[in-house]
Amino acid sequence: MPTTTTKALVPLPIGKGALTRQAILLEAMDLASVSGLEGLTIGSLAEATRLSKSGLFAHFGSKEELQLATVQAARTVFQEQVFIPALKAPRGLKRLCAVLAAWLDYAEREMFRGGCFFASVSVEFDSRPGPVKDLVAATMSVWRDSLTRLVGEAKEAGELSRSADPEQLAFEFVALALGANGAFQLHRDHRSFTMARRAIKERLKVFATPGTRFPPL
Amino acid sequence: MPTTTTKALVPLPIGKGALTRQAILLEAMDLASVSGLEGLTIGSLAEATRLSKSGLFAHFGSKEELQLATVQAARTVFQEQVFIPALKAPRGLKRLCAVLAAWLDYAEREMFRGGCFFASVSVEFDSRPGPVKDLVAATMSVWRDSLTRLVGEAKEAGELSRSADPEQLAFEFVALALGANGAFQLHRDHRSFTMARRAIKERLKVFATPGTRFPPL
DNA sequence: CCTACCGATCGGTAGG
DNA sequence: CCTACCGATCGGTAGG
Repeated sequence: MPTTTTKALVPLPIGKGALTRQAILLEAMDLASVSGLEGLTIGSLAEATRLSKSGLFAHFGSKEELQLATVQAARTVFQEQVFIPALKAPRGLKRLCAVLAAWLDYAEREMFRGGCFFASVSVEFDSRPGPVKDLVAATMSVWRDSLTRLVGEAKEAGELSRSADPEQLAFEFVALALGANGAFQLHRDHRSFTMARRAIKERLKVFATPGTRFPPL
Repeated sequence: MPTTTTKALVPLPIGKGALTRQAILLEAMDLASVSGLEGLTIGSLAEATRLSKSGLFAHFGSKEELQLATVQAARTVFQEQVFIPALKAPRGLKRLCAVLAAWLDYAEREMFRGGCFFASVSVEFDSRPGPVKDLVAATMSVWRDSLTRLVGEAKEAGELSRSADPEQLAFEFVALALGANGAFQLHRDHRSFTMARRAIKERLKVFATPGTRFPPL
């Protein structure tokens, strides 16, 4: 179960037609999480925001620019909801677990109607070369590298054994988080998240040094 | 690295315009693995098979029927390439590992241009209710249930400890296989598969009973 | 930010 | 399996 229930991170100042770019992008992220960034058409987004097609279009200039702006916006949302809050936890295993817990909560909370934005979009664009794929791939790399670094810091703190491989564990944690999100979206079974949490916990326990206390997940 | 390199499972009898339904579906699976089942348009498939749009259309009757037929065809391909060959291995841990190895090899071999068909399509349709999603979800369930059963058989054979949870491990293995496929498609880094194999091995070793010999992965 | 419009392509049909 | 066609929607533009 999610430990937080925050949903609106933007106050949504919809002043009768005077839509801010942020509000448009919030709608764009929601639509794209369901229909993908290709299925996110100018027409559907215009209808959802109650702008004219060309009025909406003028904000971005091309569909690709709209896609890039949407990915950037989703990147900011994820960063704010998952990484920033977890940085309050002290460096080491506690911070690593805080990020992993926030990640799983974020996915389970269904910030967007189609679940995790990047789970959908990274698969949609993995075979479509271009600027959008490049931005998505770079974003996924940044997050995996962050996890790698957090595992390394838990090693430096002496909480994880020197035999723990940060890259290996980061790969596994990303796979488990995405796997939980995917299975949940497909089957609507919350046990997916329970199983991902358990897998991560058991995996970390293999490398935990004697006497290390375990933060909740 | 893949242990097999079989690619053509159908002899492709393209007799100048006299395309068989199988050859059409092979092309459909390939296109869908790249552009998704929505991006698989009647026009693009007609062009790829060098049929007229309406000639192609007549084979299926509607786009949804084309999508369903394509999913069914991909299901058969996966079953033939992953599960059937692995059934030659003796029941127990050997058979479980044979299936997992075949699964990862299948993804790494890139049977279709966009990689694993179901990795793409299961994410594409997880938020689109309807017959196509239902078929995709049922297919993924069947395979996960098969893995669950194979873990159970390895327990019955005394090769895995009674503390091993078949559902839990099946969830993890599916997540790792899909995660490896996704990371490979996004970054074209074969180490994704190395890491998935290592994760599965280490996870199985936790539950292996003393004296159990490990099949290669 | 709007109305009005463009050529191309979408899924699908008529008729053979 | 084809040609010829349908209304709807696509991304995008002109002009204001």
